[in-house]
Amino acid sequence: MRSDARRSVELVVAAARAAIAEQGLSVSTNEIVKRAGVGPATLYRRFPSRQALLETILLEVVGELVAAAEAAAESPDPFAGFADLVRALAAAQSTNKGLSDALAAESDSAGHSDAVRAAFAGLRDHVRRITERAREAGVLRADLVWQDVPFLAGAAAGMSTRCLGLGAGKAGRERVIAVMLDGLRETGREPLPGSPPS
Amino acid sequence: MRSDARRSVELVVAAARAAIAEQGLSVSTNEIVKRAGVGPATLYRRFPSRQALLETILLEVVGELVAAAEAAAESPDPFAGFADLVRALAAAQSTNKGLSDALAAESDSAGHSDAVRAAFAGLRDHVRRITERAREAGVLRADLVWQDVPFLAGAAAGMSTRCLGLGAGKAGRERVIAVMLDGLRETGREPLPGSPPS
DNA sequence: TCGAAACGGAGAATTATTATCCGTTTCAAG
DNA sequence: CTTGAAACGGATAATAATTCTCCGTTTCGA
Repeated sequence: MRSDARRSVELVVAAARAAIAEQGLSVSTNEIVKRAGVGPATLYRRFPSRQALLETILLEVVGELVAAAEAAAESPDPFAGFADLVRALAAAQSTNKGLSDALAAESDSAGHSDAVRAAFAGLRDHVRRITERAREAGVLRADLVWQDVPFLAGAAAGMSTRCLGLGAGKAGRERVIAVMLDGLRETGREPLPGSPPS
Repeated sequence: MRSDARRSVELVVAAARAAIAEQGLSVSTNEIVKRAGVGPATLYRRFPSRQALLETILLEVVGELVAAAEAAAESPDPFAGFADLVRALAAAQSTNKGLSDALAAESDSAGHSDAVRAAFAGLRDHVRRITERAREAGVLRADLVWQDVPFLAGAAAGMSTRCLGLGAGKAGRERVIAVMLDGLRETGREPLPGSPPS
């Protein structure tokens, strides 16, 4: 592969990643090639379609999230590991609109490739394992089910931009996560509505 | 006004409201008239532009939210009133994507009319008053600022659809809100990061 | 030096969207 | 019932956006 070709594909991938993070999965190829400073033909010479490029980026991003989840699973303190997982999920989604789009999309439709679906399944497994470890250690309220966790994290992430004319940044997100984690610690309270399978 | 004209405008408004709730503010006029079962000309005979119709709907929806906030402000129990406010904000946003879009839009840009901006300002005032009343009554953790509240509610709302291939509905939203409210009650804990103005 | 590979920009092809024109139908007053 | 105006719906103009391709030119590296 020629050196300029290698450089071009790197420019395109980096630009696509930044553009997807800012604008979401619906970003146009025009926007990507403009940011990369290349022509449209250069993109299509390396990627058969817009969708193929998107999946390349998505696999990269989800892979990093899976790695963060693996690190959280190995934390010696079960609650700290759980908190790390929630923070990682929230941070990744709030800094990457494309990832947020992908996680919100229904896994069956939305045309995700098998590889992306497999990466999501792996992430789901980590969430389940980390949550159940914390619950079994008695540091997490027992009436929380692991399926609630992606939503808690997604919720904390969804609010980093704007709401009602107010702005919350990274600091605001951390405050919301702190409130949530306070509410999630096992300290003996009223059970949640729709109680656990016991 | 002729009877068929009155009926038409009602059909259009109802269809627009439903379509905006489901698809957000970017819904097309085609979708609206298709749902209403009228021709495009009927829409444009009553509303000078797509934007004018959107603002009519938005004022209606925000007005209902303001009414709910007023009811919460009059609750005898300051914490119950606060909880009602959070639940109303979350429910409204989770059942109406258009409202969610509008609240997330920056108030200065986004081309909201003066009337819509005024309605938002009123809603903000209610949030501030209800939050400060609960805090001064000592039932809400003192390190929470009122500006955090729309984000907490928006966060709880943002997660009612899908995440990581999992689905959470109304029940899931209520669980998340319950966790948050548990974390928000004043019971003497570690202060939040980025502590209050004191 | 030179052939092949890569490049960028113009643009084809398609799709979507807002808004309007116009022939036809429906309302309701006399 | 008659009749004129008001309202209607569908076709469609006008515009914009998007994905992807063709082709003449430039750049790499043996």
